[in-house]
Amino acid sequence: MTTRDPRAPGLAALAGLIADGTRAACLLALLDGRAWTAGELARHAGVAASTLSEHLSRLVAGGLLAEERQGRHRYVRLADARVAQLVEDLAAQVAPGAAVRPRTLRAASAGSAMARGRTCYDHLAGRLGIAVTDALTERGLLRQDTGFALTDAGVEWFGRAGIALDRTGRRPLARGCLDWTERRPHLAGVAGAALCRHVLEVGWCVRVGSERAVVVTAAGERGLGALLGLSVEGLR
Amino acid sequence: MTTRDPRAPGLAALAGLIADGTRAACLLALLDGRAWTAGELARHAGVAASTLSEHLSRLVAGGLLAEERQGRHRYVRLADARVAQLVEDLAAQVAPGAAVRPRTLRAASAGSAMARGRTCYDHLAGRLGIAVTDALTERGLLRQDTGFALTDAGVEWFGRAGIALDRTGRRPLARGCLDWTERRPHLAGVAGAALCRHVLEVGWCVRVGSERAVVVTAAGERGLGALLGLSVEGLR
DNA sequence: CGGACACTTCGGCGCCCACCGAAGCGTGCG
DNA sequence: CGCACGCTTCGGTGGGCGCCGAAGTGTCCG
Repeated sequence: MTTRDPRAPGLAALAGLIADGTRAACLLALLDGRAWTAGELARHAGVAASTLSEHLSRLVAGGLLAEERQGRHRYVRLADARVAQLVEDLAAQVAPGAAVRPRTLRAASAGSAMARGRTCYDHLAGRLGIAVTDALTERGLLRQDTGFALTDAGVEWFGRAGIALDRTGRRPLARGCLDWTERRPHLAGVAGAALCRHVLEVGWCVRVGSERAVVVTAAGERGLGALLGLSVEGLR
Repeated sequence: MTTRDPRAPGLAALAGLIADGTRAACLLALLDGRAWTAGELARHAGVAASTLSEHLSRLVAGGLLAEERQGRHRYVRLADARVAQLVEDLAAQVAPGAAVRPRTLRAASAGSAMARGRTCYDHLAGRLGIAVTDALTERGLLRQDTGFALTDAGVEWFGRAGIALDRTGRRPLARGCLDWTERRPHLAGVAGAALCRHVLEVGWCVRVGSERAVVVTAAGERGLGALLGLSVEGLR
């Protein structure tokens, strides 16, 4: 032990939190941005409640999860957008072509709903997310060719659309998040989150089922068409 | 085990590769972008050669490292820029204020040389990296306020400076890399790598010692001043 | 107040893995 | 050719950790 980087133990500890199949499954599930109860996660992961309880304690202690106790329930969610980004990045690195074929009709239909549109932590992903990102790019509101940033016209566009962009925090206004099914970047960051929140608030998209799939409504088809010239062909 | 995400095992396996103090120390050391021999890394990490040999084999098998055998030496380096970015992101997440005070004068002087200027995988970091990034931003060549991307003027500037930007690959042209000592983003991606290679090639910067510290030369002071209006006050 | 329920704590089991030293290659040098 | 050197393979050891079920704590509801 001579000149070892002092960050090594911390780095190993952080990776160690993710380096377990059960904890990894929890983190991936929590990528939907919502809060889950300990029991839900235990059933999802297929382990005893006691086992999962210990996993959650470690993840919370490590700063990856935030918890909120309500009565006899323990709700957990990802601590913040940085953690979500980290898990997403790691997941994108692994298995660039991890196409897993669904076995049942129900799974196939849920899978295609997920492929059409879903949320990724707090922004839109799937074909819907790509379509929105592409539309923004084509209209000169977002540029991806020299990095990933909104243009001045893009910032204006958010203002005109009545979507507030909080520029006080440290989170970047725009960043690309690599899509799992489409393998192309879609809009994340403050702008991605604000856009996703907006379309859900005004009813242009609604969540379906208990999964993180979302679908475009009739109002959304009109609204997105008018705002972005977006055609939702193949998205409904 | 019911609806567990199929990516969970892969994610856990990837994190598991990093979730060991010795392997983490190797990855951090390799962030300098150069190839190390197995023996160098063993001494650096303070473990037996046999132990390190097994670690290297796992990291290579996991795709994090690339190896090259030369005679009786085994050289390893980070597999590509994506891996470097991943390790850097993880290290940035851990201990946002991991200020470790150097104990010896030699370490203090080496530390301050590192803080002045160093390479981070294949681009410039430290105060030098920040200064260059800031200069690019002030001159309207790079914008960080709405994301992180070169402007059209920025792309032109690289062309005029005779620094070729390879836009064929998948690597983004520009991206921000959070600096360890400065805690601010500096230019990474294709443009960051090209710029770093250029300043080393034309002798505007030189590496000092066997570490990854770099210093600006007299020619570099003139060149960077002319090209970016950069004053190297406090960088030499 | 008592029972159902969600979660936690505890003891115990078994596996995995980081580590070492010794022995075994293969390369390069004198 | 023989020795030095860098790396690898192999057996063995110890510690850490994921898992479970049983028992315990706290909450909600009738």
